[in-house]
Amino acid sequence: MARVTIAHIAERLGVSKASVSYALNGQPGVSEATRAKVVAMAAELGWHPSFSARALSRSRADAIGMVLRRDPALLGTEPYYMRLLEGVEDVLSEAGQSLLLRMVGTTPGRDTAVYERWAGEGRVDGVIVLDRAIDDPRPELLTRLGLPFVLHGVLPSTEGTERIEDQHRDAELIVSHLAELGHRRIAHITGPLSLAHEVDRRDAVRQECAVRGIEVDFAEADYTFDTAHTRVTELLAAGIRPTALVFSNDVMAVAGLRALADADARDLAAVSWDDSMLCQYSSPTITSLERYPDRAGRRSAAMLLELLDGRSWNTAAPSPSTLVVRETSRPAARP
Amino acid sequence: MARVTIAHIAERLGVSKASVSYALNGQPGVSEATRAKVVAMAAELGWHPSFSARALSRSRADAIGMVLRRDPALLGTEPYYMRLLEGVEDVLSEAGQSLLLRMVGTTPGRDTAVYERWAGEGRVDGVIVLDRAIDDPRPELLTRLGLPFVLHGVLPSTEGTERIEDQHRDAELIVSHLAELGHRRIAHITGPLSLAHEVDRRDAVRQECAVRGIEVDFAEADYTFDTAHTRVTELLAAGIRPTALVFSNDVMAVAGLRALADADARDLAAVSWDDSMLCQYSSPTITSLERYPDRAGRRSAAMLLELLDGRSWNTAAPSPSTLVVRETSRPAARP
DNA sequence: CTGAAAGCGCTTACAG
DNA sequence: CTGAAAGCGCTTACAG
Repeated sequence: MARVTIAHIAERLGVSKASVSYALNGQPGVSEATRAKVVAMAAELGWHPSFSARALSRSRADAIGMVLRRDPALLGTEPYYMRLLEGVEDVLSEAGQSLLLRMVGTTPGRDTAVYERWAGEGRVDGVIVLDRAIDDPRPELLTRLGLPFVLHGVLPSTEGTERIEDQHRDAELIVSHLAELGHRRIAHITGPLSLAHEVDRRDAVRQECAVRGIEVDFAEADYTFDTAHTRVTELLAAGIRPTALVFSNDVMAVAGLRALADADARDLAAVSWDDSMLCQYSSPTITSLERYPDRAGRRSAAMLLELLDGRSWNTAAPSPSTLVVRETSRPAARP
Repeated sequence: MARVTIAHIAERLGVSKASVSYALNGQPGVSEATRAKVVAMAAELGWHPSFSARALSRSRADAIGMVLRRDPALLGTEPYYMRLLEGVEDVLSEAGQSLLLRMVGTTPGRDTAVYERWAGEGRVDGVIVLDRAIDDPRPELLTRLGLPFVLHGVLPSTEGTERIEDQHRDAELIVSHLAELGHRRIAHITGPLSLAHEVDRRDAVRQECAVRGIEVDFAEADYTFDTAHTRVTELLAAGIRPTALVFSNDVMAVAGLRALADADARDLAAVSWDDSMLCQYSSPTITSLERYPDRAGRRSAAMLLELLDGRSWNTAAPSPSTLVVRETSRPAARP
């Protein structure tokens, strides 16, 4: 089956290719009669615009890229990413854009090479950057490459300073919940503090605790079961006795609860910053934050498309998270 | 930054664009001296081939597509897909190919539209088809569209008949394990029997049980917690008393165990056909099949690339699954 | 080995 | 409103 082109349509109709192009793209410059004939003929012949020809002549790939650079093994366990992709994809497909996905693992520099190549080849029109790090080199790199980008989870503020969204409101949800349960001393097992949002979470938790006169300790882990288990065990061994624990993801929450059980300290409360099946079906079930990653993905995709179209920011505010209260929402033990 | 093109390189070097093209593509037709100069200049100028120009002139998109059509909510909970994508992506990126991802949910026909568009626009060179259904219309559609494809998990046999891989070997792993534990009557909670691999699993389990004189019942669910819980509850209510249960995914295994606990029948054995964090961290921990979805993804991607290059099938046999024995590997209760 | 030229299938000023 | 033409940046026969 030879490809159907606008040349075929033009020939069959006895008009020029230009007219066909204008007609098919809804541009002015053709009579309505011609347009109708062209559209009908295109449908009849089953014409689709050649993606590469259009990309070449318009210098637009109609595709946006995402580079996931977490450990592949962890990616599979975090529903966050798949849900995020779902939201992104939803917006893109509605806009006729494609999603290019690359997974590069954690080796430093591999994502840089991908961006350079994408920019050089004109393969994508823009990218969504995930998991922003402290002193993240990517914004500068992408700016230098001339590749438009959106930092996922970062709300461009009117003052020109960036602000990670949500973390403060989320911290308030969690800390106030624990405060209501009577907790006066808590600990937060964070993810890697090289990630900007983990630093923001820690700072927000600290602030919310300060407001309420709650004591708080922090321990840094790396989202894996083992590190979280170790951190919690260390906390207890050091004689630090919080009555509630906050975990930056679900796997660490499960690990922490295991560590507590191992130390016969099952009466502590626990909250996970990420909701998942794990929180829902573990035993005990774990109170957690539903952050609606799909909506966040929709937002980032929409922001990027607006940026590419040169339109002004018109994106709705992020959806507030919801705290899903489960069995680990235990009251503070009376001393 | 204006794009660097082969025209620039040709001009700077005082050679023709053709020579530059040959040199850069490793084609014969240039002297080594010229080639070296061209390559050096390309590197100096930071040249990258324009993806769209190359695609247009070669009629190749250098991209392959995947349409995920499960329920988005379920996608997030099944690490299987992310791990699969990881394997696919790994092979593709090594071959300089891009991965286009679309998630269409379960609405019938939406995937068809995507394939038609991809084929019409020349956006992808081929696709990997997942979750093959009984009487799946996609192979015929893709053939009609002239879009090369690989059916994920299907091994093209030499006899020309397709054969879903693994299911038989996997069934044997599971059933023999249960037989060794002394089970003589089991039940298998399957996923939707509209999916080819679920039918294959059921048939394989039936056969393996027959060989060993084990009685087996089947109940169809849809991979969700609720249906699996209902099916198990119904089984028990009907007076059917297997001593071991097989579940076609991890969520259903968790649900089944819950149903057993609700009915005070905790002593049954259970095996999940999919491994995941859920099996690892639920209580009790669940014996499950590690199927190495990343390797399966690598295989499908490699097969598709071979198909696109017109090379012969050269793909290694699929990796055998491993049974991860955990707490639900209980012996049959003595009557 | 090298260069001039046509072609991939569109878009888009530019004249009529 | 319509048509002839150039251009996007490559690849690839085709002559020299």
